[in-house]
Amino acid sequence: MTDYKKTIAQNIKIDGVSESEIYSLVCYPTDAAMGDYSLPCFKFAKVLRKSPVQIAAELSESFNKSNAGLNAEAVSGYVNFRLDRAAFVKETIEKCFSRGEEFAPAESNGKTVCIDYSSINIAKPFHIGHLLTTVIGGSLYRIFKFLGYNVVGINHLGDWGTQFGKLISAYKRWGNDDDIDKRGINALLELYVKFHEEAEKDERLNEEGRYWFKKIEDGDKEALGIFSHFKEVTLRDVDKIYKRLGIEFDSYNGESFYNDKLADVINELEEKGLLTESDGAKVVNLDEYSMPPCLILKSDGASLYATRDLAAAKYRKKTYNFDKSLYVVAYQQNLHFAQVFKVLQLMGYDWAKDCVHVPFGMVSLENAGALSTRKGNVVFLKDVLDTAVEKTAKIIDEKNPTLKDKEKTADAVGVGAVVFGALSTSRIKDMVFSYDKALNFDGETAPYIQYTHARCRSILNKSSSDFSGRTNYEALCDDESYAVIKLLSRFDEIVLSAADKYEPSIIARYLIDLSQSFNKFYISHKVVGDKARTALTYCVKNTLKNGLYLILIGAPDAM
RNA sequence: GCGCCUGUAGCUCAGCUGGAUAGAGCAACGCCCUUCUAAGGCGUGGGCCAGGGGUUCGAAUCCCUUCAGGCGCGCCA
Repeated sequence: MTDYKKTIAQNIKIDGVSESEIYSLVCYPTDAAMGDYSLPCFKFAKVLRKSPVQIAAELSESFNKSNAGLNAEAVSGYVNFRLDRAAFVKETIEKCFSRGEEFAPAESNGKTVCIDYSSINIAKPFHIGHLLTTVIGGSLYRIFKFLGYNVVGINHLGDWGTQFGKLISAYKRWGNDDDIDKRGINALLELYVKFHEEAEKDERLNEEGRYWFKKIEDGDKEALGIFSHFKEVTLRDVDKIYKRLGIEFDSYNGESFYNDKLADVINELEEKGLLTESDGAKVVNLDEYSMPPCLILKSDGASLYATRDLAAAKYRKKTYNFDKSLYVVAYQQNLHFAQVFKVLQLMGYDWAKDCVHVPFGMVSLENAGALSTRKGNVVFLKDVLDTAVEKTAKIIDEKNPTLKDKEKTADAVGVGAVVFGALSTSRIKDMVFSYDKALNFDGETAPYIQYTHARCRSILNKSSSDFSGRTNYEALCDDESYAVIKLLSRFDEIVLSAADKYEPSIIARYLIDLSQSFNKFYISHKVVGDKARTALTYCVKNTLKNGLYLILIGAPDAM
């Protein structure tokens, strides 16, 4: 696509103002009726010692003599620019055609990005508290792939800690393999809960838990065997959720994976003179950077969270040689990551600057507040998805009982609504989960976008398939059509911005805007029988489908 | 106490590298299916952009400050 801001900047000459300054001042008018681009002239008033109104008038006059392909008009201190609509329509439609119908990532840019997301705990069911990290990470995964990156999705499993000793202890006492095979995580969770109940009455249980965890630490065959079985059971269960959400990973190396890599990190910190002793623990002092010290070793010599993350960061750099390493983890851990990245920098790793914490807000329940598995204060994602799909199936039965692929469609729409709810607002906002909101299918929702997509599809089914040839694009120069064209032309820039800010919601907002814009066009123009409008509909359909893909949402052909 | 984040319509949010009259959706009310999917479209009402200072030709946007809420601040992860 032509960069028209650049065209404008190149053809506006003001003494004492550089082209790049002008370029950065060019903006989009608030009201499309005023034009496609705008240049406010107030800043130039001082340099030129003239009124902005006069400057705008002079600039637009000289600009129009330059034959730059845009028309300039001075309006109260602004120069408003209008594109040649037909030319811009042609350019945009052709660009959309070249992008093709199916999702196609850009050619490899040779860069690698690691994304750490979802990072579930063993033996804990997947609840809505895991939804944000999972879908934000999963969406970034697709976005970076689309932009030509080599992407490494990492599920940094929570598979280390005394709780797993307790779980084994519970399993040895009350466990039943058939039951675990049949009911998966739920059976494990029950064992864990029962252990805590019993441990209240009998302190010896905790001791037994520690004993089994020690066995895991020492690499005891039986303990590891049981534990790796728990891992399998957990992943098998959680995989069902990942499949429904379209989430994938390239690595499941979690906390336990780094056990044998911690000593190196500690030695290195020691050698580099970063480790100091404090109240019996070993820490890296960060006073100079106005942060509390980063704890590396407990007074009993055991490693900590930060130790593992240092080892993991080094391992990822060594293994994948990333250009960027993202951590999609809730904002509670802002300080933790700031400390870890600072320590990496102090260790002399210049790639510490490529490590980025991508924080997101807290999820709580409407009437119950913070989530807690142990208190039973949870909503399982499976239940949410099932409920959403059921509701969708009912709506389909009402509105479109003869629909083919009812189940698949209900699935895409129901799951899509839930995912969209998590991805449509800025990551940093806290989220209060309620079934009412999650199951809302009207207005700014995934079903709205999906519906618009299906509507496009339906129109295309009724149209001649020959719309790609020579077309008279004049038919798309009216305001409603042109508004759609303008949005279509911005797709690439939107995806880039979403990647740049690690913010899938930018794509979600865009798809809403595009859908609204198309629906307005649809209401006021008959498409079938008109080549140019059919072409536009085809472009919108593809863009919606590709955009939805980037935020993990399916696009059924009919609904 | 210190640090970070958030505060925009009754509710959920866009807009935040300063630009024209602050935009959507939900909820409420009133319209539009004898043209292609009404899970749609149109209209009405609804705002001291948390408060106060400042910088600027111009501030929801930048700076200072107050208030409210959330999160974090040493042996959990």
